[in-house]
Amino acid sequence: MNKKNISMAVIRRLPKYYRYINELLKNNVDAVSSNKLSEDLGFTASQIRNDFNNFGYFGRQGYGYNVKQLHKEISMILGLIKNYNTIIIGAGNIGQAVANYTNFGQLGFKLKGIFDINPKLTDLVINDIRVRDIDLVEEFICNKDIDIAILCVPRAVAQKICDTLIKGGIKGIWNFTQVDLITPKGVTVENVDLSDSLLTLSCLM
Amino acid sequence: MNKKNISMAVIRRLPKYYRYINELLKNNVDAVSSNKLSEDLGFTASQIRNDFNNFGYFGRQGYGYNVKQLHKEISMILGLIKNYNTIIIGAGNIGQAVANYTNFGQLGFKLKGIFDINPKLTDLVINDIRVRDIDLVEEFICNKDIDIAILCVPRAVAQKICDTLIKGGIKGIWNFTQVDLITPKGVTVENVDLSDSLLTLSCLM
DNA sequence: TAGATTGTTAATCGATTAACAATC
DNA sequence: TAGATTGTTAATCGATTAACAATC
Repeated sequence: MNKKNISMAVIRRLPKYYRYINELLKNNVDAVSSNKLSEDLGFTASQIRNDFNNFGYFGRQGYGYNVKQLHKEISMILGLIKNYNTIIIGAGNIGQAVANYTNFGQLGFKLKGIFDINPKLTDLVINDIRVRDIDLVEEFICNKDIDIAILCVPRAVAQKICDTLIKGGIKGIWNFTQVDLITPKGVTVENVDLSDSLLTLSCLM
Repeated sequence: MNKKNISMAVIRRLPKYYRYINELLKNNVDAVSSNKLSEDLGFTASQIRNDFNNFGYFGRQGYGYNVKQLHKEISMILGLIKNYNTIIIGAGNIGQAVANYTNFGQLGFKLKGIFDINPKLTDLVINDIRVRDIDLVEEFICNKDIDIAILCVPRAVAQKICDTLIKGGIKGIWNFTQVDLITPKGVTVENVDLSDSLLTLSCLM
């Protein structure tokens, strides 16, 4: 269970595994083979076995993988055994959409606050949370033990606000802006690049 | 300029090139070298030259790449030399966020309609477009020459609506649902998987 | 011309696949 | 035991990097 350095290629597949195993768990399935997983997920059975062996040995020959155990292992590697306190920065369209997305709460990402520069928005209530002034964010992160900031602000202010978040002690940034944020070690950034995705679509068409 | 089969790895880098070259163009920069690109984009110069050579020879030794030409070539490969007519299916949070995102229009993706099942929403106007009843979508795609549908509906109805869109003659689907859509050849699907991205973040933290 | 930088090939690295002995 | 399926190694495939002759 002492996980080796897991490659990015594997990490990008983990959420797919997770979602599928989750379904199996709900349906009270006991075990699943790499072959069955291969059929349903579209990765090769060989790759799946290799992936799983990256983070431990819990298959049984002639039986497959125990669903409960698999679920536990993958949850662990994905970091889903704990809850994360999150805040949204920017109460515009994307910020509001994310705020209203209930799915994330189920996965353990708990929305604790929403912040915006625009003083007109600071009385808005989204998903039971009142929008706060951005000036309060640094203290909030510190006091409320916030792990992840979801950054949905205009490009122009992205890096400046990012710096503030880091001063507050944020550990992860889910970045919906198109800016390549500069962050110190220990702060993880995951970019959601909608334009990139749309351009890929038109390229493939 | 007869482009070879461009690998997925290259395609995923194209939007980054595009965005950067776009900036250079705006700033009236004449030429750029693979070295300069390497510094600013973080890919190796070698990789950049290889990437560009995938789709034509337009560099000049001792000078670099002509920005205008580069922009034209990349636009062509990304399919940005034409406009795309798009519709949004599902006027919930994500649908509305995408509808209000002006960036896409600038890239040539023209929003022509918004559709929803919920009859209560069919009087809503988003970004100057009135939400229509989903029953009208098949005819709309056909009559208005719609290329791309942006799918923002609940999981449960995703495949069913996808089938309708295909009957209408849609060619590309930008899929915000978490469903692996089944589509015939000739219909391109690009998935935006927000949960996957969020899980990757917590995994890396 | 001299300097810069490409185009291109060969070397390296990493990820995927195939194969099969081990074993439940 | 016989059948199924893993764990694991070796082979293959593809992508990245290094190097340098060609040439603007």
